[in-house]
Amino acid sequence: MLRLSTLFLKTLREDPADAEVPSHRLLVRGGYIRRWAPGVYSLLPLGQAVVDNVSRVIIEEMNAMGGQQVTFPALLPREYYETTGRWTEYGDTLFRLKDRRGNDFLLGPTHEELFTLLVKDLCSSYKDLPVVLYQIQTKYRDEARPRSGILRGREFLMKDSYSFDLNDEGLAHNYQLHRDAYVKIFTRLGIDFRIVSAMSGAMGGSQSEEFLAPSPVGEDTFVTCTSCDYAANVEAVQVAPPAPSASGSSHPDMRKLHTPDAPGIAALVAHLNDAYPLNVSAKDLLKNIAFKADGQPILVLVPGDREVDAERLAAAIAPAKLDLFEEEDFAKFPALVKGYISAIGMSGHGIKVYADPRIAAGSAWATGANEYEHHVVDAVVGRDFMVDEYIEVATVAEGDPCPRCSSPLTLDRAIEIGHIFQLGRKYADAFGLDVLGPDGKPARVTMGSYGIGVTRAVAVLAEQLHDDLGLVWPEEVAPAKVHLVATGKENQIEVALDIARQLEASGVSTLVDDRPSVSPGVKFKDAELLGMPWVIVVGKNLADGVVEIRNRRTGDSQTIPVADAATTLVGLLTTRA
RNA sequence: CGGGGUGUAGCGCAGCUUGGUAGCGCACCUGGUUUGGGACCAGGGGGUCGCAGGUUCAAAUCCUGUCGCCCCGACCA
Repeated sequence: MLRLSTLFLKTLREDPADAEVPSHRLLVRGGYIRRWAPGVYSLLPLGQAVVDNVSRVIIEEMNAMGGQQVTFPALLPREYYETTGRWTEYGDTLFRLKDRRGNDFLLGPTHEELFTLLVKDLCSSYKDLPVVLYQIQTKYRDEARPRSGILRGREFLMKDSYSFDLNDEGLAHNYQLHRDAYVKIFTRLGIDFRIVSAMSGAMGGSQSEEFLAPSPVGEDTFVTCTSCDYAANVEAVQVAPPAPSASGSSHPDMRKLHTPDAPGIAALVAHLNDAYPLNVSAKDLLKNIAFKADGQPILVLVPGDREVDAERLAAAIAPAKLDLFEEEDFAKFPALVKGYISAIGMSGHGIKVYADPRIAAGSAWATGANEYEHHVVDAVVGRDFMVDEYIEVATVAEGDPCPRCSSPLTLDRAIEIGHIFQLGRKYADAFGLDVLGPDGKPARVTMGSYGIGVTRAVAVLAEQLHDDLGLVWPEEVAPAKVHLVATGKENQIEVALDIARQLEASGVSTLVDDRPSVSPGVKFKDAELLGMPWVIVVGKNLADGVVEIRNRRTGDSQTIPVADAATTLVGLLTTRA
């Protein structure tokens, strides 16, 4: 039983000035969290209770699928992260520190290395596998821009698990077990979520899916098909390449046109339509973007109505460093004329040409002429210019065809709350993780890694479940299932405490507002702000021997005899403690 | 890292243009009244005005520098 008269809690009447998104605002106002530095928060008693409840659900489901809980340190020596190259790969995102002897340490952003090494230490036989280990532990990432309260923190709680198997079938099995467990976890937590295909290229894994919670404040964008069940993060959308045209011969010869003052797609479309008898739109033009990948110039071609998604480009070609061309770069490579770039003649001359699959062999395009104020039309892929490699780099747009069934796709924003990943042997290879097989020969272990953002899930719940008045927790995660408001001058507080005792005896967690000399309005407002799923008001009508039971989410209320309050409430609960 | 904003009491803010005893609301303390929708009256405590220089008889206010924080973008399992 929590009692507001003594609970370490201060609610704020006004929104904190630095909070923009609803979850951040309400969690601070409701006294759940308190900020110390960007992306660094304390959990106050109610916030801790929610986190504990979320963790409990995760632990129950992870244990049920065969996982075994462990806890690793957050403070880690550099050497293990050197082996996998992540000491440098992680860059500025890694929190680094030195001990008194000057040795390098880091605060763990994720724990693949250590789990791999632990299994290498302890498991030497195929009989030791498969094994699934998990922890709920604090992670550290020095994000460029933490934001939105505990939605993106630099210190945050994460459930991470790792599976170790002898073969791909075992890995696929553990992957599926995690997927099923995650569905149960997020369903129990009351989170609205989608499972979408995620990027698998960068880490070399074969399959990866994300659990996304749709939300307008989300930082991820995902597509869903309007007719089939295809869903994917925009980063992972694969365009079905159009069938190549039979040949370029059906196209007229390439022509060069004078196009003064027409750099850029929009100006060029206008100019071609005005000055020449052409009827073109942006999608008929090639957008040629020059980048420096590790200092080497490259060209990226997308249809003119698309942007190059730098994130997808980086994932596709995985350079250490990727930058847009700048003035000085154009000066260094006079073959590329800013505003009039063309891929013509580039392939095979030191500038690699990447293209979106829509730039199919045999298709004709209007594009730059690599000559100031000139463009060409009817430039045919494979005849007039070459593409070295097709990659997925174009931004995805609302209404694009589904790669599976060609129906239009819709775009939505979401928050990533879980990610499951078939890692394969990347880490096992790095550390030489083998076990002896039945044949007495060493066999390389294959791994999966699976994460759930615990504190982020709390933020997502606050984000998805709130109204103008405050938070609305689902029963499974609420700090207490019932909030008893005692208001009045008689023995309301005693009666409320008595009902709370009965509820606790039935295993129902309670929060009692037993503050003396606090006006009813304040107590009602606090009950709404704090967001327990059920509210029992013990007040004025106690004189008639009744109390009021309210549902925080629906606003429904009913009047019940005092003696029946506890049993009635227990009957209303959809979950048991 | 680029753009915009901001820093005055625990929280939310005014004061700065035009330099002259640091203010308001909420919260907090004392006493009294009040008790079904963020009560009222009276009294009270709490601030090196982010920091450092400078100008001035005098700086929250003007000048220079610097640091922090927030938002947008870049970046980011």
